[in-house]
Amino acid sequence: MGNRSRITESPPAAVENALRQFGRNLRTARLRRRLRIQDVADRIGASRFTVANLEKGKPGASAAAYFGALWALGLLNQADNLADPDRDEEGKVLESARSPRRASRQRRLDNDF
Amino acid sequence: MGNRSRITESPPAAVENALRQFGRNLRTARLRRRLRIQDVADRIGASRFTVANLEKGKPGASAAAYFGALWALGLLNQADNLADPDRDEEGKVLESARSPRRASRQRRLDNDF
DNA sequence: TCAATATGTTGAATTAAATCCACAATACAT
DNA sequence: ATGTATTGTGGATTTAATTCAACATATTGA
Repeated sequence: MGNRSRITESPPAAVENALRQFGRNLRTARLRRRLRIQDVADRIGASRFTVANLEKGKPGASAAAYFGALWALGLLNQADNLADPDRDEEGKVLESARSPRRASRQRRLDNDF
Repeated sequence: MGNRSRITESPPAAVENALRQFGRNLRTARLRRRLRIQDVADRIGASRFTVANLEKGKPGASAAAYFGALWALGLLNQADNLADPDRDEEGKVLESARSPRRASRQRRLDNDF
């Protein structure tokens, strides 16, 4: 990559923890299925080092690698709900009658974070 | 990166679709909140180009970037269930009484994928 | 116990991910 | 309808993700 972005270089604790937990879960699921790191690596076409990094929750690993690991374990369906608009209750509330295709600065709710 | 892994270079259709849907959902959630791409970028410390790639479901983008976008939208909690062992019913069945810390080749259930 | 093997670790090399820039296109608000 | 702001796109640059090799460690199964 070029300049590593801050989110990848030093993610907020919440993101870091979520990734670590995700990695731990991938390892648990793999071991339950009696698969070696190398087996998962073969299935997704990656090296064992990369899969090992996924299980450590490495922030910089590609999303495709993480999702691929899920797929190799038969768990990809669990990704379907991520940010699912139907489940985004807060988003539904914020949404006005018409949903814009662009966000205009003037109308923005929180300008300053 | 060095040699791009197959999972990132040309993911299986299921993974590609999951990522595209994830990206679309991120965009929907952002627009509902009346945020610009640049706003999300600022929150996670990335460029607007990277966030745009996330919304396209780019496979090679870092997992931290995707999770960071979830975080910036207040949706990171949805990642908690990914590969959650408690919800892995198939894994529970496959697991024997003792859960090994390594996978041995002899005992593996499916050797050949 | 002991052999076999799965996993961890380190360092070096390669290449594409992320950034930036500049301009184009599009949607928005007035 | 017009001006403004958001978003899209392509190319050039930088650097870190990924791979590989070789060895160490740890765990398993017999």
